[in-house]
Amino acid sequence: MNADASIHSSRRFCFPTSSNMEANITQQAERKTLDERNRMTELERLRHSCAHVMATAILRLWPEAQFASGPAVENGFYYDVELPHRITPEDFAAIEGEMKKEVKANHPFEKLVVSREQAIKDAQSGRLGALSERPAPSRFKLGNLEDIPEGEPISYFKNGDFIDLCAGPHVMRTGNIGAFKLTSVASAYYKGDERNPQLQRIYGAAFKNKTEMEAYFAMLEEAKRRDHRKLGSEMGLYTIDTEYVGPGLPLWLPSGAIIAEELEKLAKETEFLAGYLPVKTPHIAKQKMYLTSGHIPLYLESMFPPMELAEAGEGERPGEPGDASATPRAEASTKYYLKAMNCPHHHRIFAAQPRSYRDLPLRLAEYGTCYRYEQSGELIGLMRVRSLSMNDAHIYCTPEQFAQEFNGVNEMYLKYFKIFGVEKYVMRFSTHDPSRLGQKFVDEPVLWKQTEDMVRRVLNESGINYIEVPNEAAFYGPKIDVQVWSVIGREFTLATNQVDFAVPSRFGLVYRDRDNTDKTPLCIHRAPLGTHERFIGFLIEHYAGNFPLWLAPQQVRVLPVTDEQIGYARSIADELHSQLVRVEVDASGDKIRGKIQRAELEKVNTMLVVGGREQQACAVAVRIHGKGDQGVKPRAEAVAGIFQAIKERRA
RNA sequence: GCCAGUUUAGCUCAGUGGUAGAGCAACGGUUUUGUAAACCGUCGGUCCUCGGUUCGAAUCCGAGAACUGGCUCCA
Repeated sequence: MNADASIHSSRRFCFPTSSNMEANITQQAERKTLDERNRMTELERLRHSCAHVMATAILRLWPEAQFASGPAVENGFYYDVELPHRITPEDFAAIEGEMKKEVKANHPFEKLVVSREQAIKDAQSGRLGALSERPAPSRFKLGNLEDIPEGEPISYFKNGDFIDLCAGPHVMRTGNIGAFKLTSVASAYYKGDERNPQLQRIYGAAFKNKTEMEAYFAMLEEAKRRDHRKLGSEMGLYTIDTEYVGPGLPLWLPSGAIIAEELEKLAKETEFLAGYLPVKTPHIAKQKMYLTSGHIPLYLESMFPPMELAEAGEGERPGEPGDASATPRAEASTKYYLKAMNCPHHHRIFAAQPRSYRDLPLRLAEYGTCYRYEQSGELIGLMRVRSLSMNDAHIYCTPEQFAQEFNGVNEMYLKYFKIFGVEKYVMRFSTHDPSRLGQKFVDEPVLWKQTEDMVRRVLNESGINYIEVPNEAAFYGPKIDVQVWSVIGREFTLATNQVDFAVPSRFGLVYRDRDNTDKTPLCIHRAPLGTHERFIGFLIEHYAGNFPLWLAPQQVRVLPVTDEQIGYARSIADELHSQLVRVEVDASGDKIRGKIQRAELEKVNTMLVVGGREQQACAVAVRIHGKGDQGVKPRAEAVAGIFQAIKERRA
């Protein structure tokens, strides 16, 4: 406490309590409200406090560090820092060493409320996010100050020499931080805007005590073990051939294709029962399609560049209806685009015949492959790819039918979740941002409001648990994404249910209503199983590769104890195979223990061990993957049980 | 696309300037076996790619690619 003594002298410090959390200072692009800050749990306070301690430590090592924001996040915290030195994991030990000193010093977190003028003055003297005054101003803190509305209190928090612009809340003392560990360094844009400078984001884990932290790291290890990229390769489900096919373009190997086909069977049965009509469409379409739909320009950056065909008389004519951005073209040529979505093709199917109100709702379903040019850094195994096999459908309906259709889709989600044992999920209702109309969202402010109100009403009336997230809608309308968690707590956005009030009218789609006038249908885009790629990626991690019988690439393997039983084993396998069961016989020279070991490692769902005793008794010894020996059963009973479990898609 | 890190046999990984290694897998043989690995042998590498430094590069330097963790974006 030297250079900052002047700051202390004129103001009052106090300890934060839940009742005096009046300040509301953001350190993030998304400002926490006062209410949200008050609701911060003890653990979140601890994590946020740990971010301050890390900043303190980094400043001891590099006093010129400029800090931006350092919130609590799931499992820990981060702090964004600008520093000429590139922090690497090799620096973590040194930083953690300084952090330990600060924790051991057990400094109180003292709160100080200041005037805006004082805060600006301190930021300009480099004192904020610092141990002392510095030659360079605390530039990011100055930026953060600008985000604090007039009239809101401005406060500092101080631990030891470290003073930070911060609304808190914090734990009482640095010594209250139980256990922490720095985990990774990444980059992030200041305030999340890619036009702003890139900062180094140092992540750490923080917990009440060492036991909880160790449990967290054990969970991470488990997550690593279940990683779909690891299991997908070990189990031969898919491969990504970046050299000949391309990044983000997975090849389904036979075992993975089996899972995809089983999912398709499930979807097609479900959709048949729900009154959907399957359709099939090509993977490409002319530029006119996407000018009309609005994909050009609103979605252009996510599309693969076009193929251009020199074809006399086939040129696009700019200035046609719905043409927002076509550039004049002198030569006659046609551009074709790979489809990023199926909806335009389905709209053309709707347009292919005159439609009556009696035809509605019309539900067109397709397992169509779409192609999206995701940026290279965004690709992740099967979770984020450039070729997407979508469980897609478009429901054309009247506004009166909307609520029922929308609920029907939601119920379909729940049916699937039950089959897959998904217990934790949340519906994210994504709305538009009025300031980005015409850029990210179609410029139809009235229709946005109407459809968003409609969806909100349906959600409220159906009593579904949902959260509302602004600025994440599709370009053509509000949407609901279903977010699920795998058993290890990893989060996935799988299914989607979107309202489209814009594109049908751009295509001039109409139905003839009762009153003999033409009306534009509403369109619901829905994909309850999302894409094969992401859904199977999720299932791999959800089941840790231990698929239920109906999904398992290798359902049954018959293991003869000696070569004497190979004939008997084959007869069982033949019986199962004739009933479409995926079965094989292990006729290798291994001992039975070896055959079992291999079958277990390969995650074969059901093993039928047959030795002399079983053959004599016309029986089989059943063993289930991961569950061990289930005992001897008569052959007919075991076979019937397998058929039944597959038919019921038993978990 | 941006920031950082990584890339050695099919897989997991050793190898810090001097002849490229291990285990598992694969293949061949022997073994005829009772609920998570019998034994012996063989094969297998453009050390990601291209360029540079050096008498000599998996190793040092530069560029590129792919992947990983984040950011932005998204099913």
